[in-house]
Amino acid sequence: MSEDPGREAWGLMLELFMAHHRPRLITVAAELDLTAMQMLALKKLEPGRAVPMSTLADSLACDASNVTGIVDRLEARGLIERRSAEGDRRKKLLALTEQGTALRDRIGERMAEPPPPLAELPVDRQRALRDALRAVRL
Amino acid sequence: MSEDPGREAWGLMLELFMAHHRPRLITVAAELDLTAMQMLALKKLEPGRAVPMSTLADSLACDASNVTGIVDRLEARGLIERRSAEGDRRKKLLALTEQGTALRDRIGERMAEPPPPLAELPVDRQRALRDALRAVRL
DNA sequence: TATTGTTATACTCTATAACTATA
DNA sequence: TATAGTTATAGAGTATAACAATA
Repeated sequence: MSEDPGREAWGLMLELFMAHHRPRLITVAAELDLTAMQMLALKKLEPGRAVPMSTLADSLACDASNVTGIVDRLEARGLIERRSAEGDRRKKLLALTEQGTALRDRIGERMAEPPPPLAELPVDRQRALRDALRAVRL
Repeated sequence: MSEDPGREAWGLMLELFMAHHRPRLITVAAELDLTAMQMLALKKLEPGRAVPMSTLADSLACDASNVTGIVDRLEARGLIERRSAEGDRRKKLLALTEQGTALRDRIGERMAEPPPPLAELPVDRQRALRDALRAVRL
């Protein structure tokens, strides 16, 4: 009731995520024959911006040793490629291939679709929610 | 710009989620020496309400065969227990122990804490967001 | 000496299929 | 026959530690 409104808002968002985000992630991953981590990695890589392995490891919040395997599997499917970095021959840069970029776009489209409870909300309510969220500075 | 407000709202929530929920999940799990799935399983089980393995498998959206191992490990730590179900000797009911209930509460407290971008929002903005989310019927 | 990425190891999660014991 | 849960198996993610190549 007199609960901290920020806490309650976060709690309501978590419920929405648990009920819809996670199940959809599993569904979409299965459809595209990817694992959740592979989808996440594709999402973190941006078209036209090659980044070192270590950067991806940071983005994924996992150890660098894991990235080797994840990248191996994505590269084996032609979705990303390892490139040499000029200036430091230890580094390898990761870049999306054309195919990887296309798949990344499909993932984005599927996951960006608002879940039923949100889609079925009256439009003025949707706008109120959007405006309230726009005030949050990520 | 003239994007569907529901879609934009969902996108903004996803950003917030990716930036804060996942990292915190990893942190809290490490602190409590649990895996993400073990935390999720504890969260799904409610104190005083024993449920069959199959129900937990549904809640976790994973195959029943996985639940055996997850439950094994939680039970070995004394966090949950398997009980026989009356009426059907095939079924086993899962119940939180006292220790499991306490740990589940701690998880809830940690994850329910709103992330900085939300906590730092002016209170009237927090209320607007909360009210907009209350309109969403999960 | 320190850093980047890899390999080796061990554990957990994952689905599929085969199994046990019930129903 | 069908269902609840287990076991076996193989692939993927996970951290730690040890390693090669380079800085």
